[in-house]
Amino acid sequence: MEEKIHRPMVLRLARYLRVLQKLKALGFVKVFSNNLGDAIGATPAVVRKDFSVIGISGNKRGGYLIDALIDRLIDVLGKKETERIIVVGCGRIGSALLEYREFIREGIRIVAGFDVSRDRIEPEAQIPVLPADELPAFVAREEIEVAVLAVPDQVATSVFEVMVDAGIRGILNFTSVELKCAAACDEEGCRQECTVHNVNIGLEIENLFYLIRLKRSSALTEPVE
Amino acid sequence: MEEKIHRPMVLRLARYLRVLQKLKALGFVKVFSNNLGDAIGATPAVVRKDFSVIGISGNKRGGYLIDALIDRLIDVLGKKETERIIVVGCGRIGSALLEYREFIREGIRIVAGFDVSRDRIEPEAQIPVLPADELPAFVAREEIEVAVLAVPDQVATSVFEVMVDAGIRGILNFTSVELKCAAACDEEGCRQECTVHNVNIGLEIENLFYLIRLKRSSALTEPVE
DNA sequence: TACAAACCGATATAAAGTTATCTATTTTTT
DNA sequence: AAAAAATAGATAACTTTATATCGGTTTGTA
Repeated sequence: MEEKIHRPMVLRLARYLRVLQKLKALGFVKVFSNNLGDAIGATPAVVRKDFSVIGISGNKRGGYLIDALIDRLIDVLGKKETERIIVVGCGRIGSALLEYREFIREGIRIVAGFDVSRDRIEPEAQIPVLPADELPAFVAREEIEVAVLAVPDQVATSVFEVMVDAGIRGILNFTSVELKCAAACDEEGCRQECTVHNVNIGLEIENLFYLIRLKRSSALTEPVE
Repeated sequence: MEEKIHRPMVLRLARYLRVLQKLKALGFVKVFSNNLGDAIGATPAVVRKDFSVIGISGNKRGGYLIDALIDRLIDVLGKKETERIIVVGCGRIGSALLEYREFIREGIRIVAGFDVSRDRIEPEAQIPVLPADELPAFVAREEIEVAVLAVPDQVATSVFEVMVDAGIRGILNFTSVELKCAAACDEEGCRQECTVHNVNIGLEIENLFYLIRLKRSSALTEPVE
């Protein structure tokens, strides 16, 4: 019973939760490890193991009860109330995120955007865009812990430092700058003040090309299995 | 000498390459495993191991030669010519990507966007936005292999199928729909036709919140180490 | 010239994560 | 009522990835 919840597993748990909520909306009551495995691209064994680690039992023949699963997952993932975030840098990507509707459905709410450029400031908008220098006060007052960083690369590190000083503890980094401690914070044991996750689009695309090439060349060597 | 290049390693190799190109631009000639480890958040030992696997030797006291490293990395990663991609779905996120300048510097070129909505079509733009039904012909003619998918969730699966049929072999998926085979294709041995990488922003943010909570609660139990 | 420090290289060890296998239980069917 | 089928649960083995250690070589310095 003393197994750890490791990072890939947490990601899977979040995925289970989503699928389960959709299934529930469709009127389903029970689900099998098989179904969930399909849905998120894992084997049934992984699903069962994950659930056993977080202390959920299914019925030997009847699968798992969706309601109970959802409750437990929400509990484990700590998703009681909506998660409030800010977007720092309201250029192309930043403003696209401001209008991203899916967040609401996922229990995430962008409470404000920040930018240095005068003509992007809109304090009265539904999601207000505020001057960058108001960020520290805002973060403190509203107790914001997580932010999306979508500024130009040149200013990424300096903005990063301001954010960390202001009290931001988690950042989703859309710049291609490797913010210090980024890699280390991918790991669980990281003691740094601020956890950074990188969304490195260029890197992902490169990687896709690499994998495709790899697959093609191995397809040549091993014709059909 | 017969060690494999595994997935996390490929990601690191791409990061090394970037850092090295920046260092070279700054006029550096040599670099230590130490420096590179710092830059991408890995230990020096990992860096040395990575290089030894791809067959690069440094000088016992003098570190590695940047030029040689860059050449070898480009070779291993297969990044000879610019990588041409398309963007499918030119809504908020899609059009933000169309204008994303960093791609060029990273050797990636968006050659076209595609959308169903009439008023987004701009065949004469610098990066043309074409009607979705022209996608298959375009992909075949231009031999496009990799695409970014940024359509609304509701149509994600159907568009996905069209793309795969058209010959797309790698997809960077910005929808929150788990496209079939998505998880399996994260792995190296995947034999599926199309490799999908998910950029799941909501999931990443959730995960950040989780890690922050985790860190806070473990900070309570283990005061200072 | 000799010694020490810096850094690479390789091997071995360990840790993490996934997959496979086997057993047990419940439901359904005959 | 009994047998078979389906599925959870647990454990063990295996694969992958990272770390740690030790030896060797070069360079710099006394």
